[in-house]
Amino acid sequence: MPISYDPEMVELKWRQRWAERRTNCVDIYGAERPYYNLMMFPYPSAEGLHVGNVFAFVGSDIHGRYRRLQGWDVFEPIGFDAFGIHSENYALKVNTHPANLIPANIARFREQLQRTGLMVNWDHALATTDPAYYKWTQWIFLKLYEAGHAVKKEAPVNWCPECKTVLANEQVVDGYCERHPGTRVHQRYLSQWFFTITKFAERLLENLKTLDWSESTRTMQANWIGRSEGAELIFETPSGTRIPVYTTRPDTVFGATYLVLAPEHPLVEEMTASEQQAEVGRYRRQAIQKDVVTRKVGDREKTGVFTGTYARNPATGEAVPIWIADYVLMEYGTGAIMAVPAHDERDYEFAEKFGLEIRRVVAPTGGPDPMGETDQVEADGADGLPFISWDGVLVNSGQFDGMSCAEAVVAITEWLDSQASGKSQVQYRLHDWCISRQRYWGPPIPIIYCEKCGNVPVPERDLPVLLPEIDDFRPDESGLSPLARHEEWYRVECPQCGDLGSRETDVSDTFLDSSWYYLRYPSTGKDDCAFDAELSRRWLPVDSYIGGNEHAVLHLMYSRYITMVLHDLGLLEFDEPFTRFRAHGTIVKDGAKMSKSRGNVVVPDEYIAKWGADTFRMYLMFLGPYLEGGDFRDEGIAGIRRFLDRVWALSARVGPASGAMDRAAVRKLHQTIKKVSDDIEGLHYNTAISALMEFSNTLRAGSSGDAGANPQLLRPLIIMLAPFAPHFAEECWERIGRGGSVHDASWPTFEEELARADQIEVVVQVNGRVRARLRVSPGISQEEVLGRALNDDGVRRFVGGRQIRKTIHVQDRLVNIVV
RNA sequence: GCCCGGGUGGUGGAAUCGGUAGACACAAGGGACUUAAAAUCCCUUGGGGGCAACCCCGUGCGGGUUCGACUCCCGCCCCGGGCACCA
Repeated sequence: MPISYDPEMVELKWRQRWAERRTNCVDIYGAERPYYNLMMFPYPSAEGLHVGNVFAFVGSDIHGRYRRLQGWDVFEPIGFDAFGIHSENYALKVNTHPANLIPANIARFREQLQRTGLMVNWDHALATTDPAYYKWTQWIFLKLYEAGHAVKKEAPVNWCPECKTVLANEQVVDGYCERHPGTRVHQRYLSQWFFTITKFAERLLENLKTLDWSESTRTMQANWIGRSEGAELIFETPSGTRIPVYTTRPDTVFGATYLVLAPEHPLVEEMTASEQQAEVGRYRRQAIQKDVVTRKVGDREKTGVFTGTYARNPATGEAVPIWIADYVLMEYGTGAIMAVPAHDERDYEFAEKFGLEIRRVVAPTGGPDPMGETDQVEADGADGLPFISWDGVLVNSGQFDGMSCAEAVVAITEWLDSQASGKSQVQYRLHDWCISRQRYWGPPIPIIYCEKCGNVPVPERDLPVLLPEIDDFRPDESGLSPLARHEEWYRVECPQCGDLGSRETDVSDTFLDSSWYYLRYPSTGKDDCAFDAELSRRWLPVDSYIGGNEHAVLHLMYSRYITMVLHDLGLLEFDEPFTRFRAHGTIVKDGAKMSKSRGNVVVPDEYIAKWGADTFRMYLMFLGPYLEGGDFRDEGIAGIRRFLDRVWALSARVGPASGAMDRAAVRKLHQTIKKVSDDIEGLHYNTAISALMEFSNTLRAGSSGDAGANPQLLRPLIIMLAPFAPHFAEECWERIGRGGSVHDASWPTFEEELARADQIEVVVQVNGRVRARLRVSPGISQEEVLGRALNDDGVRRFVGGRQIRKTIHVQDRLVNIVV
């Protein structure tokens, strides 16, 4: 009686052997065919590893293991993104210092990850909280600072009263804090460090085209960068002040009947007539203090006030009133717009409300008389305004009347350019990256302020600037980091003049930690550089990166930016870090996202304990397409376990190697090799697994009785199973008497000859409906198929004596007879 | 509002350069084995009709193109994600 499959025993055994034999450790210096397989390192939460993590990692691990079986030297590292607001908030909640919490969390994660059977090289694990790591995070800040890419500026920031810190725009969800969905975010003005990512907008956008990335991710990045083409036009006041506005519709300038400045616009004061000062001042204060919710997300009822002054429309020469309104944002374009109410929804709404002139300058094309005749539009009840479409011709626009909008954009821009009152202009929505955090749990920003010398970077030899272990790490209302309460820490000598200076007390954004971790992995342990030049040359850029699309814009954009800057500084040979990126899907339970409040969270440990890691891995990969995600159901997992039990049984009674091989089984084998290889390549793991199931079903059907499975068929099955169920495959490999590790075997080769069927089914349709199926040899000619089809009783019944009008023949697939 | 995905049996999901819809699995029902149960193995399983060979209907809804549409086009509905007064 063969022993039954006991996952716990098998997995424990191989975990130990792999560790002893260093099976998962690649030769970091000598690898000949290096392949860098990266997964997104987790934040080590107190709750432990989430199924979402397991799903992500296993999918990446399968890819790495598959590449290894193809003969690559695969480097598969992992680390811990342990700094940041998540850790800190949790520490505050349980009232324990994060430095005491993190090591335990990491230990737990490590244990869980090891049980999952990832091919991780633990020698290269890292944690962003390790001074040996953040020393180099600070070093990167210094590099950017030296290059002029780190600048300090006063800026309105999102302030969360609950977190008591500024938030990145990305951390604000619909005007509420992402951490505290019930807390409105307010505006505050603080002096902060920014990285000048906007300077790289064009390059970040342009490079996207060359990257082998998930389409959805590239689209999101492109939208985030938000490039638009238009013109900057100048409206001049009688006193000679030039007010630049940005517009994407310079063709409509003749319809610009008023001007709007953002409330924060620096020219507001100058533009305000004395009799309007009180009202403007009131509106301004109100708008500036208004929290982000009401301003950006509220009911959006248009508000604004007239400044009492006018500027000259550069096209018409007319004086147009200058208003201020909060629907114009200071942070985009020039912070001022020309309002064309006839051709912009927002301007239209505003003009209607305040009784401003609405002048049509574009008529829809296709009307009976496109030259100013608007009956066509008025026919449907309204006057057709605002008319937003580009599909029109100019009217009321002087010498430009009759031009199409597209033509007019060019012509009018050139015309205004020749009068020095306009030029074409490209705009981006991307903002500079604010990296300052008024928090405790992060790497201190390595700057010292000196009365005499100004901002002085900490000399490299003094890195890292250690984060002191203070007890009162709780942020307060001051808006300053808790470090600002520790004079003994921030009081230091100025490295330049030796006078008493003070350290920057803000720490840096977690996204900075994670923007370069993949550069560090090959070089962990090196204390004389962030990343070793030779190792970087061998391993980077990353060959495959798989992760969630929730990081599509932030982490992935910042990583690209940092890489680009380091490249330009001559520190890296490449300027894009991730050659190939794939976004995996999300896994849901009972059709809903897993969350504690719903009580539908799947804890991986329980399932691994009950079913084993291999079954759990395979089930996660089987429940839906990897790139789309799927629904986790407890009932489904049994099917995978049954499958493994059957393969186990097959490998228990191996037949003689010399035994004759069933031709059909060999054919199925080669079809399976093809299918599984292609599917793994495209990350279609669910269908790869079903192909393996089909093949094992074939094998079982063919090995009934005592004959046993032919090892020449079984061996490739076990190899193909190895990426999915690494411990299980290893044990089967040993059971069928193979030496070494299955993970050092070679992926089976597909032979087309052997995969080809000698009998295939051709469908016979009459008028597009299936009426018969014929078994024929491949390559059969049209005449022969047709002849046989017309002899078929079923077909004859439907053709009857009728005239055949046409036949359609698809080689080896079908023939359609049209009567 | 705009930009991406996606809607297929009782369930998870297969199949899209237009060519056999429902692979694989779950659940369910029946049978074998067993003193019995579990496990295992075998069979059935989209809906409807027929004794049967077979026939009709069927991929969110409504049109269209085609010999032929889950697949392409037009117009909608619903679900998930992203962006959102960006001029």
